[in-house]
Amino acid sequence: MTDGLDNAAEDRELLFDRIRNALADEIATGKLEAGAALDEQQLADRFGASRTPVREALRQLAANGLVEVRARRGVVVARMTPERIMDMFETAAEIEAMCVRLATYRMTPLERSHLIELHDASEPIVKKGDFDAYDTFNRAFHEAIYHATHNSFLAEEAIAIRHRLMAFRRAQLQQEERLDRSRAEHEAIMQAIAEGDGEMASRRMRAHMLNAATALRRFIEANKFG
Amino acid sequence: MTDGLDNAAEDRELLFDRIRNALADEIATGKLEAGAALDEQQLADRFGASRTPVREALRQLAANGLVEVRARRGVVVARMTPERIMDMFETAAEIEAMCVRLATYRMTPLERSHLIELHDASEPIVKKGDFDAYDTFNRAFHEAIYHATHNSFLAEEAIAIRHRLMAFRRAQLQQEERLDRSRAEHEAIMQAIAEGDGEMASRRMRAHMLNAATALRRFIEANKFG
DNA sequence: GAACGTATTTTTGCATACACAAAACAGCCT
DNA sequence: AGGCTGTTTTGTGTATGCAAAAATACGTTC
Repeated sequence: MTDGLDNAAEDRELLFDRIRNALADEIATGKLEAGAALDEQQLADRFGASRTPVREALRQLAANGLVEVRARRGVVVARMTPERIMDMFETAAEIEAMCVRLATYRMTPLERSHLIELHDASEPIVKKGDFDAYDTFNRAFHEAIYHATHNSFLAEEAIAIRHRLMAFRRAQLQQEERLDRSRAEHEAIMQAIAEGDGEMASRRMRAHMLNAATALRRFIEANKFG
Repeated sequence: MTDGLDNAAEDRELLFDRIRNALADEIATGKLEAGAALDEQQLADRFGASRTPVREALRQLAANGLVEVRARRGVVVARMTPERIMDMFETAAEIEAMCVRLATYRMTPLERSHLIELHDASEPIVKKGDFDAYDTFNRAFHEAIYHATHNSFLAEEAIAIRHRLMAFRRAQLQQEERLDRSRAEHEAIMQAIAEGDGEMASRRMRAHMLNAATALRRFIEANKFG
C-alpha cells in the first residue's frame, strides 16, 4: 500500500523554495498587489540571492497561477479579483462534489471506517474550538475522500486546487459557529455516504464548499480586498 | 506532424520552449521510457544548449506532470501506466461533464447559437473524413463549452487537462466510425443543452468522453503500450 | 505641439563558472 | 563475504557574465 503523502521530506529548504513561499505569501496577503511587475534582479537583491533561484521561484508561482509570465516581458502578479476567487471556489466545490460521489461508490470498507474514525475524532476539536487542529483534521478528511475515489490523478488535482485556494487562508474564517456548521455539514455528507447515495453526498459536499466560499466572500467584501 | 500543442501566441519561440516541446513529444511517444533519468548536462549537449533552458523546460514538464523532480536528486520521466492514463481520462470526462452542466444553465443565447454553428459546421468535415480538421473543430467545440460556464478558472483548468491528455494523441484513434460516433454524441449533447437539461447533457458528455477513452484503451492494450 | 525615428537604458534569456550535496566507489575492519 | 567509513565522482543548486530584445529617453522633422 502506498501511503499517500510522502513528500514531507524537505530536509534543507532549497533557496528557490524559500523565495517561492515568501512571494506566495506576499501575494496571498496582498502585500504585492495585483498587476505589479516583479523584477528579477530587484527580487534577487531583496532576498540576498541571485536571479537564478528567483527565476525558478517565479516559474513555479506561474504554474500555481499566482503570477503571469509574458515571454521576454517579465512577470506580473496575477490579478486576483473577488470574482476569480469565487470561480476558484466554485471549481473546487464541484471537484470535491465529484470526488465524494465517486468515493461513495468505490470506497472500501476499510476506507469507510477510516473516514468515520476521522469524523468522530473531530468532535472534541470542535468542542474545544481549536481552529488549527480543525484545519488539520479538515484537510485529512477531504484528502481521505480524494483517496477513496481510487483515481490517483483526480486526487492529485483535487489536492492541487485545495493548495491553491489555501493561499487565501488569511481569511481563515475563524468564526465559532462556522466550525460547528462545518462539522454538521460533514455529518450530513457522512450520512449520505453511509447510505451509498453518491448523488446526495455530492450535493451536500457542494453546498458545504459553497457555504465556506460564501463566508469568505463576506469577509472579502467587508475588508475591501482585491 | 505533432505541432500546435501550445498556443500560437508565441512570436519567436524561446529556447526552453523548443526543448520542452521536444522532450514532451519524446515522452509522449515513449521514446523516453518511464523512470528514465534526465541528466541536465546530457540534455543540454543533445540540444546544443546550456543547462539553464534545459532546467526550465524540465520544471515546466514537471508542472504538466510528465516528469518528476526529486530535490537534489535529479529528474525522471513520470511513469505513465495505462491505469494512470485511464485515471486522467476519467478525470477529464468528469470535468467536461461538469462544464457542460454549468454551461447549459448559464450560456447566453449568443453562446448557444455559436455552439450550434460550430456543431453544424462539423458535418461536412465528418463526411470528408478529415481527421485534422475534426480535431480542430472538436477542440473549439469543447472550449466553447468551457467558456460558456462563465467560470474562467474552471475553463482554464479544463483546457489544461485537455492539453495534458493531448500528449497521448499518438493514439489518435483515426478510425472512420469513431468520427461518426463522436459527432452523433455531440448531437445528443446539443439536444440536451437545447432542452436546458444540464444533468442529461452532463451524463451524455461523460459517456462521450469515456467512449473515446475506451477506444484509446483498446489501442493501448493492442500495442502493448505502457 | 505631435509624430516619428534613433540612441540609451533596462531587463530578460542564455551561457559559463563554481559550490556543495548525494550517489558511487574503494579500502579497511570485523 | 559482508558491512562500515572515507574518498572520489557525478550532478544539482546557485552565482555571475554577456548578448539580444523591450522599454524608455531623446532629438529631429513636420
